[in-house]
Amino acid sequence: MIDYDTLNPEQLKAVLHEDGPLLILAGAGSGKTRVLTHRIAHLIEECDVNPYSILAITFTNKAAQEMRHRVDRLVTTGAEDIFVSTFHSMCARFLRRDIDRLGYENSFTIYDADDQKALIKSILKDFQVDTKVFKERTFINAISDAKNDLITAEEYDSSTAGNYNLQKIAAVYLEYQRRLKANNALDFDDLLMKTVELFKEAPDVLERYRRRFRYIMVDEYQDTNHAQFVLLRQLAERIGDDGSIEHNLCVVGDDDQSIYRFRGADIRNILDFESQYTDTTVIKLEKNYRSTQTILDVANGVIENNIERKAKTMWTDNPKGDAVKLNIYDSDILEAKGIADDIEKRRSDGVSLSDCAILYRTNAQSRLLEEQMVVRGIPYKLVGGVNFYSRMEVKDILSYLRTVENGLDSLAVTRILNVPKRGIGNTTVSKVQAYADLRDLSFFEALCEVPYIQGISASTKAKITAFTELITNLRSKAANERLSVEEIIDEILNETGYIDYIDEYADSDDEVIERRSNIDELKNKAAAFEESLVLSDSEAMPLSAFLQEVSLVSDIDEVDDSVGGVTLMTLHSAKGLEFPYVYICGLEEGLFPGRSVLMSEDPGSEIEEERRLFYVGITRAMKELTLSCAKQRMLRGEINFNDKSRFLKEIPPHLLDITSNTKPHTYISERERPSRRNFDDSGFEPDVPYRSSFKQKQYDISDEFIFDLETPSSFKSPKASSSAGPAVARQAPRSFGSRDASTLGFAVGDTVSHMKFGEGVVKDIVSGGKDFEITVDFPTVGTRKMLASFAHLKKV
DNA sequence: AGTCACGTCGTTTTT
DNA sequence: CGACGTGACT
Repeated sequence: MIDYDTLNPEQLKAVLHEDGPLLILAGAGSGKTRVLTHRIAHLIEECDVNPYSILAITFTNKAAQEMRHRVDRLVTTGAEDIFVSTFHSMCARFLRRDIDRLGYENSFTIYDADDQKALIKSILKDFQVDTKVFKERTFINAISDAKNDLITAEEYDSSTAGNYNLQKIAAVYLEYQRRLKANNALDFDDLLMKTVELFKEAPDVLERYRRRFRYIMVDEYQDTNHAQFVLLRQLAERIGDDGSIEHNLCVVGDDDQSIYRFRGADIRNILDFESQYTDTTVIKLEKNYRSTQTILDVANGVIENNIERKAKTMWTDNPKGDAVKLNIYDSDILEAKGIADDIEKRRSDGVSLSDCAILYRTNAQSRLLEEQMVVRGIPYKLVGGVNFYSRMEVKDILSYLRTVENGLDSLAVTRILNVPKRGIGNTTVSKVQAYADLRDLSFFEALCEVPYIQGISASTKAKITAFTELITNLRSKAANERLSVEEIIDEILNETGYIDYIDEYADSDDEVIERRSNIDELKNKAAAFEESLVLSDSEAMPLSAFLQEVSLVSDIDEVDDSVGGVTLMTLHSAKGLEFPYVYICGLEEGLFPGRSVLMSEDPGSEIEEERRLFYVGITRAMKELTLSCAKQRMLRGEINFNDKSRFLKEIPPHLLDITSNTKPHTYISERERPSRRNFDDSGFEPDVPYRSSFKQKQYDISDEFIFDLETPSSFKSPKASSSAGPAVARQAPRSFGSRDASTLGFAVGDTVSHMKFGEGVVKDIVSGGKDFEITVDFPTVGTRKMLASFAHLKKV
């Protein structure tokens, strides 16, 4: 039953919108999921729209499930027919059906990050690239970036002609694609890119989906990349019988919550939506239903410091609530203990543990927190870290399944060829590989021809033949006896003696138990999955569908809401969630914002992304928010002494309740302090000019600190370490602070040029202490505010 | 072929 | 600190 009365006017307007492009700018906690579900329900119930023709794209599989659930509660029937999915799952389904049109086999494998890395590694080895000089990460990132921008290997190659380094990347990219195809595999980025390609190459396929999906809705639109943008454009264009063009595309997003630029998300997708789709209806949802007034004020105070954003202010009717707490600890360990203490206190006050979440910037921070939870017997749920499906034993079994399913997947075959140990070593593998390369065979095919390969001993040949027979037997047995995935796994375990292998190689009894239970868990998941397949009478092959499912689940999808416990996760994973009690820890310079951000060439925009991440974290909290930082932290085996995060200074002080849990003079023992390490390692290179973002508001709470964090450049002096006793606030030098506006080289009224936006007229110059905020009117993009130090404006 | 000991290097964040 | 690769030895 749809209850329109509970919606506010803007929400209602969005829900009732039927045809034409719709952009919903939905701030944190503004009830956007409610709007989306109600809109879908409205279309079905009131507008006679067939649920089958509705496509809803969410950020995670879990969000997809939940959306379907919530629609189901609103409509009488049909919620199960809505296509709700993530971009990646959707593409995988499309490709599974039609990728043969692009010359792949429909039984393709999806490579995860590990597979991708292994493949790149083998290419670099064959190309004799020195990975000390050219890091494999560089190649992976460059290829991924290219794919997200829909640049093929061939295009990359021709567009980089003349650039030695980029040509090297191009060569690897070309080979990478060649091998992916030879293995009949796609990586994550390919899922998007190949779908776009499929739609271009096979217009009839595109037409089928265009006809089907009359209404498309996309959540978290601010985090879409170029490939996703193009994909949506392809799908959303529907040519009516009368030749009219419809774009029934509804996107929901919040530019302040864009936190995935590092993986290609293009914030312009949301900022330019109106200009991309003519006649767009724009609706802003600025009323927050989630958080207290105070939490919201803190969030607003922080995000206001970003320049690159659409102006908006969230407001709420909710009560004021408690002040946001900031706890300052001497060390990371004490921080973890402090948080655990606090949660225990809440627990004894009757707060449910599942109402509490601890958020942090990096996964590595979870360890200390976990330890404290274990020590105190506080149940907790850890999101992320080592993915279940990347555990060694799980990957081994999956590789067997992949080999059974897709014999071309050489990566999977090489992984299991000698697992459990069969006495087939690297030299043999190389010989087989050489034979395969020579005859243009897949690795497995070459293995099958091992009797004809020169230079391999008879005993080794026998071992290989035993392996290929094992696989072919599994294959035919699975097919002939129509084995379930679970039964195939059992078959694998029996035939290979994998369980004995675990017993033999595990270091401890605990490890044996752990690994065995992981395999049981995998079997359970397989069984549960097949059951769901039967229910949804899908025609998909169970094994192939299972493998696909498994490669696309995210960590957050794995969280079980039905079990209690404190949730521990990264700020990124927390996107879209809410908790009554939220802890954000590790608020230190060098950690949050991260070290690499501070050192990057363009810290300005990267710090803005970090700030958005903080904003996302703050706005997860409903009732109470507790922030914390530590003066001393173990990072990569070294003790670091970092300043409190700059973001803390952006919080209006009257909203902040600061507690300093520090014991001056005792927190760093001389023994603990490594002599070779001193304070100029606080995350700042002496010669890298550091610039903070322009601060509209910044509050001085530096007396809570050992150092003043205003000027990291002051840590240059080695003397800082020797005299850095407790509570010595350092005076901030003004060395590259207040410049005169005349040094800019332009004034109000001048025409200047900008790299991206072209020429524009300077409207205003405001001094921000260290930098200048320049307002420029561009004919192309309108009025923009930017920082002089990042914008590189030149007078024309 | 397999194992062990030592050196290097690095972290954001994830579908 | 810990994962991972290299190289020498059994």
